[in-house]
Amino acid sequence: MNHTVGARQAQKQQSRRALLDAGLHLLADQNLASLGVREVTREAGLSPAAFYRHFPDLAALGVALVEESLASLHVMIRAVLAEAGGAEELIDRAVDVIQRHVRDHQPHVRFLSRERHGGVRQVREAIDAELGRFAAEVGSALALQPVSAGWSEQDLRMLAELYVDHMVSTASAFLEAQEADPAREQRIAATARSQLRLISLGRRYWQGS
Amino acid sequence: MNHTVGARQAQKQQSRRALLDAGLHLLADQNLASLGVREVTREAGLSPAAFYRHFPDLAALGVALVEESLASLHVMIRAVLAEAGGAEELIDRAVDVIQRHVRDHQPHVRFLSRERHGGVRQVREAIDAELGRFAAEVGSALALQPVSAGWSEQDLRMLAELYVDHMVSTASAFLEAQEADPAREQRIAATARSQLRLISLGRRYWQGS
DNA sequence: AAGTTCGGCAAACGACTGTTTACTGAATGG
DNA sequence: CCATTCAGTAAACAGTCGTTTGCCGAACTT
Repeated sequence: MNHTVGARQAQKQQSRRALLDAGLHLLADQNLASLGVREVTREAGLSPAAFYRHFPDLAALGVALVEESLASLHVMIRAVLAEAGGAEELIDRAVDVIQRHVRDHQPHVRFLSRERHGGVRQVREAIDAELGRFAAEVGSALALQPVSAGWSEQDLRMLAELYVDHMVSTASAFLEAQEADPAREQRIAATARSQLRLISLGRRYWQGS
Repeated sequence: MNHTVGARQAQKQQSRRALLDAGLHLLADQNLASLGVREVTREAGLSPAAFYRHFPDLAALGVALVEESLASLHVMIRAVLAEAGGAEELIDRAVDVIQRHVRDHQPHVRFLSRERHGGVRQVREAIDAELGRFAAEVGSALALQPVSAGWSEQDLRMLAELYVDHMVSTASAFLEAQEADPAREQRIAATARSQLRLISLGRRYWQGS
């Protein structure tokens, strides 16, 4: 890591940030595949050619945004998993953290949600790989809980994927609710909590596959 | 409904079909938002101007594709819900139907998966509205099952949404597996079955929210 | 048989695209 | 203080784009 910043590097990174922010802002109602270099530089207040001082492609800018977005997501997940306590409190806390995360990082979350199945292979794969790592992390955390005594590796992975998929669905629902009707957020949160309770109920009586 | 077809209408609908097919084909590795009128007409073997005889927008073509895609999806869902029998057989049959549906309608499913959170509002809303209707339909079917005795309306809806979200996630997973590594399909199917079993276990012990 | 409808075409419009080029000028380092 | 580095610029390249226009000719109507 290079933390030494001359005024030189500082200004460059400022421009890079401007490009990322411009891209993120434009991707609010647009796909990465339909984004244009000129469009981004115009929004960032730079000349078109300046873009190529920072990224070779728009796909590269997309991958950079993925890394950024997933960094904060990772922090969020660890925050949930680090919590100890009964299943009920853990569920409440998890849904709460997701809701707040979507609120605080709306552009990043929307970007991830939109490009997860989007048209740019490189970005799609980066997102999926990282979600897979999340599932693995969740699986490890689940293994430590007393409820998981006697669970096979596969079953833990299966449950972890169910949780991650549910988290993704819930985050998307929060996103749409926030754009359309903010009052619906509470209904979504309540539904998500019930679904998690139902899952943890099934988990308690699970006998192995 | 107008079923009378002169040679006139027949040729027009043939061109319309060519446009839809061309669009669907191009959307295999591209977003609707990044699709072009000229691109579609070129692929369909028509002149650019011909497009406007059938659709005012590319968004309109997208909506038409949504309706088409969801028609077959609806058939699939009804097929699953119509099945009677124990929970185990129902689960096996459901996963099987999803897997076959993704195989047989790959372009449509990929289109839905890609545009569900895509950049074209009109299309996004059309998909979400229809998925909501699916959830309602699933909820009604669940209410008829003996296991759901004493369930509140909200809890049924909650469970129905969990099932629909799970179906969507599973379909997406099948899609990616098919494009990358066909052998992984069986692992996905096994995971989906386990997850559904876990859910129906939680369902059996549910006490209300 | 004559008249009308209308799906499809070629051509043209201006606007916008990605990318390369040669250049400028301030920060950098000896 | 002078040489070098290099982020950013303006201009030009050859395309592609969406959309409109006027027209053709085959299918309909009467």
